[in-house]
Amino acid sequence: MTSADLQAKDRRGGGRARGRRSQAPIFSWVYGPEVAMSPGEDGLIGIPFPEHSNELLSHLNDQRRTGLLCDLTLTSRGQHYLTHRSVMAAVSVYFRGLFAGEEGGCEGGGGFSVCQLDCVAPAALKALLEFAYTATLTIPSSAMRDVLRGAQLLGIKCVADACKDILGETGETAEEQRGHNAATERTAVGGERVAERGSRRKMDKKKMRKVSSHHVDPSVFNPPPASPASHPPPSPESLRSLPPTRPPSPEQEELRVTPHQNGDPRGVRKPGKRAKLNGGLLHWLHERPRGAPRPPAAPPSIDKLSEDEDTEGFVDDGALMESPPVPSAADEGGAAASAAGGGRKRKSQTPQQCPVCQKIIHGAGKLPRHMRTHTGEKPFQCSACGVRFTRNDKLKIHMRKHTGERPYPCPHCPARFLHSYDLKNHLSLHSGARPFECPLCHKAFAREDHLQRHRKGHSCLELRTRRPRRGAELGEDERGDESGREQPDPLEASSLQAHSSAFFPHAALDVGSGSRVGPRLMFSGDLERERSFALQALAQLGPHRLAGYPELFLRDLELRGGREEDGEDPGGAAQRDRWAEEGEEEIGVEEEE
DNA sequence: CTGGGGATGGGGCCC
DNA sequence: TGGGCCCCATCCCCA
Repeated sequence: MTSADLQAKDRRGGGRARGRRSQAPIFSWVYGPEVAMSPGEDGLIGIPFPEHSNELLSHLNDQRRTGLLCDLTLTSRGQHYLTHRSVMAAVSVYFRGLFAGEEGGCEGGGGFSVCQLDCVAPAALKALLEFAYTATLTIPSSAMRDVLRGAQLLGIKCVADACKDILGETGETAEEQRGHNAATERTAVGGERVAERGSRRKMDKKKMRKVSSHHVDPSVFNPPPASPASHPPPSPESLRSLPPTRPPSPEQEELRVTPHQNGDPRGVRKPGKRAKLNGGLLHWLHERPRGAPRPPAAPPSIDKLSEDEDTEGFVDDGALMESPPVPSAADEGGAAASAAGGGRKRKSQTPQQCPVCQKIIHGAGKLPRHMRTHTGEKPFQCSACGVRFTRNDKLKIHMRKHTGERPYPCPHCPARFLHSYDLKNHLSLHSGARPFECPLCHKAFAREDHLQRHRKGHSCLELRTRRPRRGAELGEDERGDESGREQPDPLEASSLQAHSSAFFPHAALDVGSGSRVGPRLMFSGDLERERSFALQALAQLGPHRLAGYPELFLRDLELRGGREEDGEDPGGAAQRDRWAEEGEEEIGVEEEE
């Protein structure tokens, strides 16, 4: 699901938990044993604090204004600006390298320092500082170029990109081209200068993860040499050399996250805004020069995750933004790798990236269709009732209501349906099959979405915090209860299992994909190792992921929902595979080895 | 809270 | 490359 969905759903006035989660700048969470669980058990409770990030930034800004705890002074042409080294290191590649170098790359400290930045205009420096603390860049348009230059010098890429967008620079100058080679970092474009974007639901989860789940590794960049307390202004050349001069590896690309975003997925949305501001997303795409240089193909060793990431356009965000929707080299590399490895089938259609939501749209000709979800354009109008649709095929289906055509008759009853999937749902009623069972209360449903809805209720969700029986956490799975239903307390066991596996979706899947031995407990073998691994995985989860923990929990519940127990797969292997993919991607840790 | 119908958007396949 | 058609997942709405 994408922000397109978010917008579309918002237009419909709907609301979705995932979307709400996505739009919230959620930063904090609480690791659970101390919170709600007794130590040594399955106490992993994620408690999101959506306002934390905003408050944190606000407080930091207050401190900056009052000079509290400021340990860095930036000067420019006689102007002095107090700030915090940590903040500047977080927002600026230059400062990050600077401080990392002088501190030996590890511990903090370093004392108070003054950094002279005469190469950055005072107004621009002030604006950049404001940006660092407010995520909003407020500048007069006349100062745009100064800010652009300052952002480039300091390695605040999202601001630089946003300024370039605003200035309408379709391409980089020759000088910039030299500095930013084809592999110039484009992970997140846009910055925060424009007003806060409207809430977007169901953002591209993969993209969000990629943006937020990685911390910038200073080693990725070539940090400028450490310097004493008074730092010389960074030379443009040295700063331009910050990006690697060789094409970055996918891993490096992933690490090239705009520092300030720090997990806030909003950052990646800006290019779309820009595109919108420029009026006409498609036009925006088309005005891009064709054949823009692309990064070399990703190493064929990239795993499925990497391939997905490439395909999803994260690595190539910028490239796609800067170039027409041509197949990215990474895509092709991924496809080639996939083909070579006998893996996933190569997509028959060229993926294109939506400049608004960054989502990769698979299938030639599908991007215009997708774009209408952003523009709200509904060019297909019902001649009978005037209702408009974004898609012709939807209009055709709609027309069935007027013609009375119901092309999907139930073979068992007189019922006929407009949609094939309605018939599918209906047929499950005839069969009486209720393959979707709640693992907590064991209530069965004929439809998966009904099960999902059921689980979103409180009745089952609240059970997740129940403590498992002593011994259930370690021994049950070794006891090898093959039936899976004969466990002493299936409720608790499944709760524990689901709970723990929320952090190990793929591990949970492995259980199912391997030997179907019924529910197993996550922390069965090496509890500490598993727990440690969970923490590592969580550390790689972005704030939004943490915030999304309840849904992870729920989703994993669904994964397990009684399916593995009886050996059938009513939800379909595809669904499980999809979840498996998401699980792997969400965790971002390869556990197979 | 659940059952059922309908709506919406994305992906695959094909022309 | 664009578009039609279909399927799917997911959501919303209503009874």
